[in-house]
Amino acid sequence: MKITVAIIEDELDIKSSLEILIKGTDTLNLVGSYSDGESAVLELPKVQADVVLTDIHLPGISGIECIKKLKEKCPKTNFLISSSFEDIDNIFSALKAGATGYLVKSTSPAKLIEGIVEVYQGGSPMNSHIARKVVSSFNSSPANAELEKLSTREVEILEMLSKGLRYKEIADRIFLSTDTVRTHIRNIYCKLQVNSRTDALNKVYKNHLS
Amino acid sequence: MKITVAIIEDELDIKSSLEILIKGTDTLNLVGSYSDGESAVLELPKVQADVVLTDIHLPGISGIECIKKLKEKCPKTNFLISSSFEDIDNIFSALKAGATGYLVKSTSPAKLIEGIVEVYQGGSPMNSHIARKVVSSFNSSPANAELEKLSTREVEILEMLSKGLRYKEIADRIFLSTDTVRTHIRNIYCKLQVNSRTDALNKVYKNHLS
DNA sequence: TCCAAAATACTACTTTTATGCTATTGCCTC
DNA sequence: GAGGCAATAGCATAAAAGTAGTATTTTGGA
Repeated sequence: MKITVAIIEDELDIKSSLEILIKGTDTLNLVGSYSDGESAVLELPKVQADVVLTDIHLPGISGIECIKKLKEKCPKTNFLISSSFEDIDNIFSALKAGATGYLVKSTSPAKLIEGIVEVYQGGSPMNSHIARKVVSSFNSSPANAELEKLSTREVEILEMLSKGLRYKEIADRIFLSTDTVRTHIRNIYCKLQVNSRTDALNKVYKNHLS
Repeated sequence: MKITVAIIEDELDIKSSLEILIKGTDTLNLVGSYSDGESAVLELPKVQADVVLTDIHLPGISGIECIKKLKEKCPKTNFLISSSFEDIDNIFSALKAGATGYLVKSTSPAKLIEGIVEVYQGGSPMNSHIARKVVSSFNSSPANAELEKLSTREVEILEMLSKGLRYKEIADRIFLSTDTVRTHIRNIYCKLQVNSRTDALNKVYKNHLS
């Protein structure tokens, strides 16, 4: 059984070379080809391709928006990004939206085919540079740099703040007066240069899902 | 210049085959070999290896603890996990601790060497199965289930809440009255069954860094 | 031993949030 | 065209959070 593939690509010359490449590959079956997100969103649910290869920058809605919209209607489809850029924001947004692989446009035709097969087989094709960025997001330590400014007690309290506990609840848990908790929090905010719980948490618990 | 490598591995037969493998590879230079975390933590800062290959399950402190302790003292070292298991918790803990690659024990010697070189060159070696798990963590959608309860406007406002904006600021941005924003937020809290901003965010933006 | 930072605690006040209740408009569906 | 939901908006009140200033005790390091 061939892997059914669809592409979304607005640059027509790239689009046609992709078409030729996929059509010319035995194991793949091109079942759709769109030059904008809107038509892809309309047509792809009927097609239910195994793999959709999409550009990020499209004329109307972006490839990322496109994936978001299609994810529900095509739960079995693997979305693969093909982008000119390796910037971290695009990568994360794409993965968050539901893409499972991220190829750069300069990828060779052979590697591209390999990527399509790999994503179909449950992998996550991406070059090592991108993989490192993804992995680094797990221990992104600008956050740690902020945390180091705080004392042990302050970190402890900040953790409780992150759980949504109120001052009184925090005070009860660590057997302090509410006023002391208040003081600690004031100092935390001062050190982090913020002035609300949410800002403090955003500053320290930087994460790629925000 | 050879890549300097150290290993931490408690099973002696595996340890010695790794030693032989690395010593027998031209491009690699074995500069340390330890059978427990404690001695590795003591010795490795002196060695400053380019790559450290470590088991997760060690007699005393775990490989993960080991990485945490070493990260500060060996900022340039790339830590590579070699584990028998592919379970998601181990993978995430390892990456959070500062590992940049994750190999399974069944990896062939050739692939292992490749992994060492790859991590040294800025990549993140891991098999496609593991890569998919890592990528999936970005769009882990228990959160989405919560988000689907909310209307478009509510999601929009929730996003602004997550940025730490105040009611007034939100109102100004989307040209509504503060009272309307207030109403929307009340409805959001009701639908999510929470009663504070932080709780709402924790419920929706579940993430692996928390 | 003395200093600095951390941890504790209080008073007083302002701003922001959260909750409860109500109401109008528009849109979609049955 | 009746009912429901989304979006809009208001009023009132209570609770929580944030700001400001001050002060004592403990503790770890120079």
